[in-house]
Amino acid sequence: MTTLSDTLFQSTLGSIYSGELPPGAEVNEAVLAERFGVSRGPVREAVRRLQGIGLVSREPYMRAMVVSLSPGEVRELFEMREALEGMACRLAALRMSDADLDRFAADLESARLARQDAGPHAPAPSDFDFHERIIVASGNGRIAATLCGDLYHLLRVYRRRSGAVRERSDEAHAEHWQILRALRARDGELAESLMRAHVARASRQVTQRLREMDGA
Amino acid sequence: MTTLSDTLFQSTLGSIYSGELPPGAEVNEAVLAERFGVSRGPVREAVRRLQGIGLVSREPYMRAMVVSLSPGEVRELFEMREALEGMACRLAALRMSDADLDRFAADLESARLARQDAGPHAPAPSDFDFHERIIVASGNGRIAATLCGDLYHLLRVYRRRSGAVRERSDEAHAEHWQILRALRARDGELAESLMRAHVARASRQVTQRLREMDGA
DNA sequence: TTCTGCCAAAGTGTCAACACAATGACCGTT
DNA sequence: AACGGTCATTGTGTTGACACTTTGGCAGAA
Repeated sequence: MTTLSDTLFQSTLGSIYSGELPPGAEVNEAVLAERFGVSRGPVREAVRRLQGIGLVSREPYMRAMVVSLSPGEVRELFEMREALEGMACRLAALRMSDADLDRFAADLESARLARQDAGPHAPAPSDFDFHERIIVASGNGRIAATLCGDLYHLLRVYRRRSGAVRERSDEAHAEHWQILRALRARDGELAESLMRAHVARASRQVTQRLREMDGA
Repeated sequence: MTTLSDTLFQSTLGSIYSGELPPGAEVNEAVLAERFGVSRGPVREAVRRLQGIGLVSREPYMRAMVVSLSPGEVRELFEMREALEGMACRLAALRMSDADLDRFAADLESARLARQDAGPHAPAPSDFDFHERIIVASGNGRIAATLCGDLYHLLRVYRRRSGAVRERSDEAHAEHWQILRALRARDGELAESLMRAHVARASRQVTQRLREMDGA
């Protein structure tokens, strides 16, 4: 069973992702209610949920707005991701089965081949799949929910904004294999370090892009 | 300005902390609404916020319940806290000013003296103060909000439940000084390791207590 | 006795209207 | 012309009623 507020939550999330509601845009309950042909009640709940995951900021009696992250806040986001995804990687090294790791390796290689065939302009779902696989395999549902939920939502908006997605795909792939080797060696310490470095590099790229955009 | 749903959120949080609403208890919108003399609307929002921070679980059309964490989920909580608080400690080592560190050391010592004077049965706010100070000093508002908000709320319920608060106060104090020394040495790496070990020890104590309680 | 299907009770989801706070324009004063 | 106060407008907070879903018990059949 899915309620109206669920639907509205998803739809509004989509509007934010697509840029239809860019950072800083006002979120008017009545407007949303009319657009979707429902009353304001479910809209309120959806907006509150968006506020809960940090995508919308709101004060009592003030208009709600799509959050507009400063470069510093983007940095904070990546620091948090670095900590959590590093820990997830360490846990995965201890908890993934050998069979899981073999399947993982096979999927990683076939994803690379598929991307190569499709050319450089195809959508690249494989990057997040790599991270998501490890996160889920960590066996820590709470970390997974945070990384794949709140943080992912926010980072997704700013990755799109900065266009910093494609660039590093070759280096990223090499780093992914390095991490995978650490997982297979059951070296949690190393796997954590590698993942943290990997995330930190992505962070540097995005923040640099944002600075350039600010300057331009 | 504070709205009704804000008030209800805080009050219900208090009811959960105090044990009046223990883990597993049903959260009935109409009952809460009548108790506080308001309509169901603000109650719904408050319950949704509690759901948002993970203190209440809810499915459409199902009664809401105060979450009842399994020992495994408590472990997950501590793993996440270890990762985040470790990172916060590393950042604090890089970002705290010398003056901050001096004040911090003085406060830590005076808190110990106060606790010694008050005897072993006085409330011990100093433990969390230590952690909170470092977390805030990390300069990462997002990590701070997570640790001092969501995670703290949940851990607080289970620390109370397990009664594992007082026990380690002497060891904990020694570990706190060790961490402080690392901060003053500006050794982020070491500070992070020490904090992670410190949290991990607390985790082991709480999970062991919970197991004992389960057995008894 | 046990199982199945139905029914009433309880509880949540949704709605439309009303109450209150904030914003911005208008007007009189200095 | 610039400043400060007043008021309509806009939008959020709150309410009570109605619609829908779930739940638990009851009656009847196997």
